[in-house]
Amino acid sequence: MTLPLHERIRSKIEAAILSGALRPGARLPTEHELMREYDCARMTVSKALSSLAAAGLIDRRKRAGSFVARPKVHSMVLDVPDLEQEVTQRGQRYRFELAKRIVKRPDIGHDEEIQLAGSGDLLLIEGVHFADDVPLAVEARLVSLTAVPEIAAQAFDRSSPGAWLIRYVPWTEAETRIGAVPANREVAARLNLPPGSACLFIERRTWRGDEGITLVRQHFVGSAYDLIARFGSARSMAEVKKQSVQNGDASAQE
Amino acid sequence: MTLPLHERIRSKIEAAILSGALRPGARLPTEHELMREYDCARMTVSKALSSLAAAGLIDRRKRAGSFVARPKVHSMVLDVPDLEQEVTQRGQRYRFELAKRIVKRPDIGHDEEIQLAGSGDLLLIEGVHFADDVPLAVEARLVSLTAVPEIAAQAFDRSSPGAWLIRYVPWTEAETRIGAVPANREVAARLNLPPGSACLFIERRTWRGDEGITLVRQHFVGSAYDLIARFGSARSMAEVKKQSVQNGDASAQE
DNA sequence: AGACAATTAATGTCTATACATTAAAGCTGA
DNA sequence: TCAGCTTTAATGTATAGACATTAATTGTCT
Repeated sequence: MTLPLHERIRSKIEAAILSGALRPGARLPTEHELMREYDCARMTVSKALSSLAAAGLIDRRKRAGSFVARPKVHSMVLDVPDLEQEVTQRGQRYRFELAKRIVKRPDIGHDEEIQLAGSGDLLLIEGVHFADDVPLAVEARLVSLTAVPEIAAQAFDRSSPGAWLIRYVPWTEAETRIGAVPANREVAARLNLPPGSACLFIERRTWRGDEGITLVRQHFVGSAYDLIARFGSARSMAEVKKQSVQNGDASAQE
Repeated sequence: MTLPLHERIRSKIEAAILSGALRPGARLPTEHELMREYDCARMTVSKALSSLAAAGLIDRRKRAGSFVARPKVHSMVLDVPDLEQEVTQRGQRYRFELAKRIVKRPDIGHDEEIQLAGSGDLLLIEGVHFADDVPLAVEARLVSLTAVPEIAAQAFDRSSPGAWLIRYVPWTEAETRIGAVPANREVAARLNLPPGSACLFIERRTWRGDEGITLVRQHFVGSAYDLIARFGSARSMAEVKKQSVQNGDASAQE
């Protein structure tokens, strides 16, 4: 490659972080060590580190050094990160009720499953999120056991797989699809709604590099959940401040 | 302020861009001119400009200079920027049908209108977006005439106010609320749907600095519209690639 | 006039150095 | 012991200069 040196340094460290070789919280070499490693001036490594810090991948502390940042919920502009946290933060009691949890091979004919699984197996997790014992959303999730073998040891009989994944598996790409759909019989039954009720539907796939991690489909009770995102355009794009549960009379058109 | 010099330079230029004093396409001073203006070294102004470039606010071209970037749709992670463009891009014919267009004072009791209008008036625009003559969404929009007096001259009898605003009025903050609601009688009638059908509801407010620009509420036909956002976490957050019209059988839970 | 080459004005990268700032770590004394 | 001071190792900011790279401009030759 003929990339500028500071870019090469940056992407080497970035790769180490994203691959998991450098785990969240780990300390990375000091600028002086990096100068020696790459035989360059301090400004050059500083530029690389500044860029990583600006992207939120690392935290830098004077006298202490630079550390791999723990993945911050707020950096994910459209993720619906941690229902558990959102619900408890509002003073409600959160519960995840596991309905199904099986290891399966990807279905032939379901391209997205095959693409996600690669040559390995999938963990299928289905369940319902409750706030104060009122159902808030149903979730059906597939996790690649190739990408995340550790998840096999997790029970998820009370906490949700989403929260666990967010904490332990960094992703590099995500695609989110948002729509409004009527509740079918199964969803309606699980959410305790009349069939046909409007539900917010969210489907999200995440990858780490080329490797698929998870595919999740969630149906939220339309009258109880809004997704809210705030952001500033110019300053750091990562300023989403809130994603909140419960809407009021949002449907009123004026 | 005791901000570092490169930050002060950055924010001064940024303010000039966001306020409209420096318009898109305008050329800004060369690094040498800025060195003289701020009596500092070239690396310092370079740092400021690099930061602006990284944020997508300016484009830099060797030999030519640095220019204010034209606002890019893609840098807005959750904006639903230009329905017109999305529809035509899919090979369909787009039409905006204006239903109402009045100047009004903010209603007492509607806090959001008062907050938006400040001491001035509001332009209320209501209409329907069509793709190939099939209604896709209804929209009710308020625009602050204080912030955007130029909009009074626009007709919007065929093109939508959203497209116009995106092009001519840069914003600094946005808040988007997304939900799923049943169509009420009025919405159902305008969208040619049975009442109660699931609709994707989007409400967005945007500001430039402290000044409110617009508040828009849109109801999309649930069975015809999905919002899709892709992004990478680490690399530039601004990599949303698509927001697409039309869903298929997304409601199937597996 | 038009193709091509040379000039040059801008940004891009990098070095080497200096001093400022912060906070961890160690030290000292009541 | 522990509060408070001092040291010090790290990042943060800035300077001044060198050379590289790119592409707009200008000049030259046909």
